Amino acid sequence: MSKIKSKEVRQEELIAATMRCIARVGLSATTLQMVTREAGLSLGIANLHFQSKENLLRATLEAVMREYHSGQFAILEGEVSPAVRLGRLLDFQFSARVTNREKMSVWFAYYGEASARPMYQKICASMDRLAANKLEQVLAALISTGGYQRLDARQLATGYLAMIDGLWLSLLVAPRSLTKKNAKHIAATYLIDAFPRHREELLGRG
Amino acid sequence: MSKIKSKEVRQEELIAATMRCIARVGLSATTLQMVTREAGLSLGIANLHFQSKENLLRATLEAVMREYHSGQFAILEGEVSPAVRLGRLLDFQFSARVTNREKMSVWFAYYGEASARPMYQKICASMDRLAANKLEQVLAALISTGGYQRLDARQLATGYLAMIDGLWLSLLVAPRSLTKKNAKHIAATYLIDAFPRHREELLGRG
Amino acid sequence: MSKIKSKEVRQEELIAATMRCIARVGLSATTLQMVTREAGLSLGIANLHFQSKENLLRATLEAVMREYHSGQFAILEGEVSPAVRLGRLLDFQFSARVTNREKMSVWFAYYGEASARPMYQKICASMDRLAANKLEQVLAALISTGGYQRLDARQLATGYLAMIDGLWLSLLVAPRSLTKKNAKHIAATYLIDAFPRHREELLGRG
Amino acid sequence: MSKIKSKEVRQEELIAATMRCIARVGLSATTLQMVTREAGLSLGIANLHFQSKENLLRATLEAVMREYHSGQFAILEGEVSPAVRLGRLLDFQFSARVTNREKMSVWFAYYGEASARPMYQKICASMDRLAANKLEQVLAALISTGGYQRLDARQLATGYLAMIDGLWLSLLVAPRSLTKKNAKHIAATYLIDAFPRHREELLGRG
DNA sequence: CATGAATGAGTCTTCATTCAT
DNA sequence: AATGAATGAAGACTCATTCAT
Repeated sequence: MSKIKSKEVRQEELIAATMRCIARVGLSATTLQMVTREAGLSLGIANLHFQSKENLLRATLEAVMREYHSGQFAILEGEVSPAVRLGRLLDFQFSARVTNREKMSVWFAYYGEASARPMYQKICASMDRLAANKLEQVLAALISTGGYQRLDARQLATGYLAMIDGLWLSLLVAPRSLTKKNAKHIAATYLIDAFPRHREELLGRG
Repeated sequence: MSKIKSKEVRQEELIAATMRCIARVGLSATTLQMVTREAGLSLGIANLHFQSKENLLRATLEAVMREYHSGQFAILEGEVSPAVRLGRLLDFQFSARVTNREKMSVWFAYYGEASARPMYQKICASMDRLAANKLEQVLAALISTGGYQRLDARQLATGYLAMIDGLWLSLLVAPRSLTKKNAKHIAATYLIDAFPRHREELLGRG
Repeated sequence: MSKIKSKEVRQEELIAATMRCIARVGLSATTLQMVTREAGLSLGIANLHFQSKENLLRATLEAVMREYHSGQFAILEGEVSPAVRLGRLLDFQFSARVTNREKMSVWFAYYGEASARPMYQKICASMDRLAANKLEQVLAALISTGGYQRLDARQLATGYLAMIDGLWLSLLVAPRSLTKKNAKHIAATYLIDAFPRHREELLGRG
Repeated sequence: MSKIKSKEVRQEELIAATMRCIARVGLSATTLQMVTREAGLSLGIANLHFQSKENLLRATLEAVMREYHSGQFAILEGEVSPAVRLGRLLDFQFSARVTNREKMSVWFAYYGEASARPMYQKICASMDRLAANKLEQVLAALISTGGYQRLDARQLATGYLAMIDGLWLSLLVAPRSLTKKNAKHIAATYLIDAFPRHREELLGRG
């Protein structure tokens, strides 16, 4: 039927199919039959490669988190100035690649189950912490180099990330009440209010 | 076994039990057996009063949303000044009554499934919109009476509510990284930065 | 709610409701809830008067059988000549009172279950035998008084009753392929072929 | 446990088991547990092959009807004379293969539910009509070639098939009151009375 | 490695029966 | 005598997992 492929390729195919299923029908309604059919593979292959459904779901969560956070990291560790990096983060966070129904569905599907599943909570929490730390460093750099000493980098990072999460949730649950552009503007305003002298760089016009 | 009670009482008991189960094991792992046992009732009673599990879950979502939003409404429609109302909203949103593991678990469990279940999405979106509108009115009042004309009430409301959601999510998923006090401070800062001349009222010291 | 009535009246109401339910949804889909609602009574009353559902169904079967066979008996024991009695039996068997969807549905619903339920089989068999015996007597009278000595009353009775059952089944299952009038004509022909000299009486024109 | 077999074989095994269960306990008391246990298979296999119990029951009805009617067709389309074909039909209809408790139980179990289940009614009615048409053709041939012009092929076919159904019902419900031999004799008499000059052929002695 | 038929524990749902009112 | 809320056994159906091919 389908050619024999390397372990890694098969696993990625299954993870991608899992994401599409979760986005389409939700985490709780996603079955292995559905996932393997979506991947164009046989029913037994999921257990062959992941031993259990739970393992596949965990791997999918890790992949989703890693994909997002690796993009975020690449930007925050860029060679340009902190303010420009923040502006690019904003672009990234509201780009079509990140802010689409599928990605956000998967994202919140896992968060919704996280409180009852220690494993999910652990993965989400640990990855989020890394991201928050990195953002905090960039904010701290901007604070010290830009003369915003009265600001608290940690709180700013926490508040900013919380707002991003909240805006995504709104975009997902009530897409008619909020446009992506508007959401981005609101997040941008939060940063600009904090760093008014870097307005142009934050807006990507620097 | 258990005495006969009125329909309303039984339904409330079942909804309360459902909330506890969702908080404990998650929405997808919540079974009718579990719910009815938690309520100290027989297995068949859930279908007797709600016809189907889906109905019970919907009723539970509505109850959760209604409980929160009615508290929010009572505050936002209070007799005191807009700024004081906002301060009290803040208190409410980070009170033990609202910001506890159980309530937040239920909250995000439903949001996590909402994208795949039109019914949930509809309930969440409609209730959230009402809350956002009310908040917007209060913000507009403060803007006009307080001389903050350059601010946009709608965007402020959206940004504020998004941040609250995001902070709750952080409190739920990574309680060790963020204290309630800290979360409240971050949200308060968002409002104070917008309405600096009403700092004391927003902090409840007016 | 509903007035207290004598035991007999209640039982008859319940039996009548049971018949309507069986005709509408079939024997296997008939529930006590449905029956009692159809009777405009409370759920518990069926068990109060009949102790169990099985009892109610048995009583209903007996009532159905009795109603039909009592009509048949009255005709077969009439004061008129045997041939006229047979003609009247024919009229009765294809009258609207007997040959209607409801009655026939109930009739065959029980026969369908009879082979697996000794109780039903017993009731049907015993009542049918009584009817067959009575019919046989009338046929025997006609045979001896009419000069048809080569005929066998028992076989004629069995054949005739079998044909009636078969025609009813056709009328029930394929009403479009067979009209009542046609069915009656076929049954009449069977008798007339046996007793050609009593044609007019059998046709009710004697 | 049990070896893997082709879809067709499994489906036939399940249908055969269903027939045995219906014959033993009736249609309404037949459960999937019972059927699969009877087939020596696991509980889940019924839904695996038939998707639902309803589908399995429908397939069983179709199989029962097809088996009987294909036998009937083979005889009625035979190469021998019409009268001989009729005689063989009679043999077939009262052969052990057809007139046994199991087959007849299943037969009438479905007819008993047919009035309330459009699906059953449709299957029974359509197959029965085909059989009736075929029989009518053979009778018409005998009428025209045998010089019985005063007879009506259609009415004869309807009457004959009705009598067969009725005799089967008697054999099923009251086996002590009627022997197979007797029943067959009654049906044969019906045909012989119609076609007296073909007596020997109808009796299979031609 | 890969397949998909087979399994059976677990779930929702129905409904006869009970019993407090 | 009558009611209908409550019970829980039993049924249909789902689906993760196993394993013969």
